[in-house]
Amino acid sequence: MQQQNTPTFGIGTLAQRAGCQVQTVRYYEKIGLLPDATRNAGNQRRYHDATLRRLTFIRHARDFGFSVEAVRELLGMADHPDMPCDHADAIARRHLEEVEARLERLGALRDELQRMVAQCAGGRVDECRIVEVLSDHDQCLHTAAHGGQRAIR
Amino acid sequence: MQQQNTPTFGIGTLAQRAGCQVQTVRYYEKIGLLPDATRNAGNQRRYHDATLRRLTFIRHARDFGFSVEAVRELLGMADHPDMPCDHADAIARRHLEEVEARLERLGALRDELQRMVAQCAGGRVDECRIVEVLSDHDQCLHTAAHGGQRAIR
DNA sequence: ATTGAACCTATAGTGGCTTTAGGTCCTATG
DNA sequence: CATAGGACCTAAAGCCACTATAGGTTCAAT
Repeated sequence: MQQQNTPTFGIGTLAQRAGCQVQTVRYYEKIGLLPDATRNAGNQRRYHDATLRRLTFIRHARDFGFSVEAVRELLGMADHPDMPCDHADAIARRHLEEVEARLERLGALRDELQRMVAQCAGGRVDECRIVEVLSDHDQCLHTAAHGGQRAIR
Repeated sequence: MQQQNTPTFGIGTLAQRAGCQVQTVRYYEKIGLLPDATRNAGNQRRYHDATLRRLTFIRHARDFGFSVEAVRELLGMADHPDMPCDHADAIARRHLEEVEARLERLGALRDELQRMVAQCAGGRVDECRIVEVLSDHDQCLHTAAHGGQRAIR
């Protein structure tokens, strides 16, 4: 290991270089995405570039919308370059499918909202199309599976 | 009030008719979206149709993706039919804008994921396009505003 | 009288952080 | 060398909108 020789830096610098917050770094350490940092004499965390690369990987994966658990698996794979990448592929494909499903529901929601907003004439509440649609039993969204899982994401 | 004369029913029936869970009803009561229910001799909640209508309104608004706070405002307006509906309109328009913004980011994310997945040849991890994209500093998403708010929704 | 479903309250857990409170350490200046 | 103030430390609570769990009470049918 030549890590002993590389320059080290504090958590603030690390966070800034990775484009995230200091508390987030500590959080990732706590949940085990980042290894327990070495400390200086005053108990402050010291990092080298290897950790910056790992944190950058994490942030990229999170930017792509992968869950922390998926990131954990992807990191595990990145740590073993000689293994086959089927599983990374499967994780990415599944995530893509989820994103596509969300896109579809969100698109339908946009259409409904557009219709709703377009029909509001701007008068009194009791003539308001928005309040009316929300009140009406039979004006259900086809996107909303009643009794299934809720919340469009 | 003819509420004294209308038949009443329990929380299970209410939840079932509104298509939500019993705990959710109690939660809405606790946060003040639903009024404190009247109780029978054995301390169990008794409801009439007015509450069912209110709960249905809430569930519809939530299905449309309005936040609980937005629902609270919309309910307040629905309670005053003689007031102008500008504010309901504004809330709906703003929500529509947010949905459109999310759609855009999610669409860009789908494109990136599709590219990523398409380029994975299925070999070893160190040749894997997925791991590579996540590792690479310069392969940033244009959708991800580093330093801004995170998480694509 | 008994059974079992439906109800009750209070509390904790979800995800992925962010915020707060109350302290300690480091570094630059006087 | 003292001091100021910024960066760092931990632990715990807060966010959203519920959902789940534990441990008890009430209701309706037999």
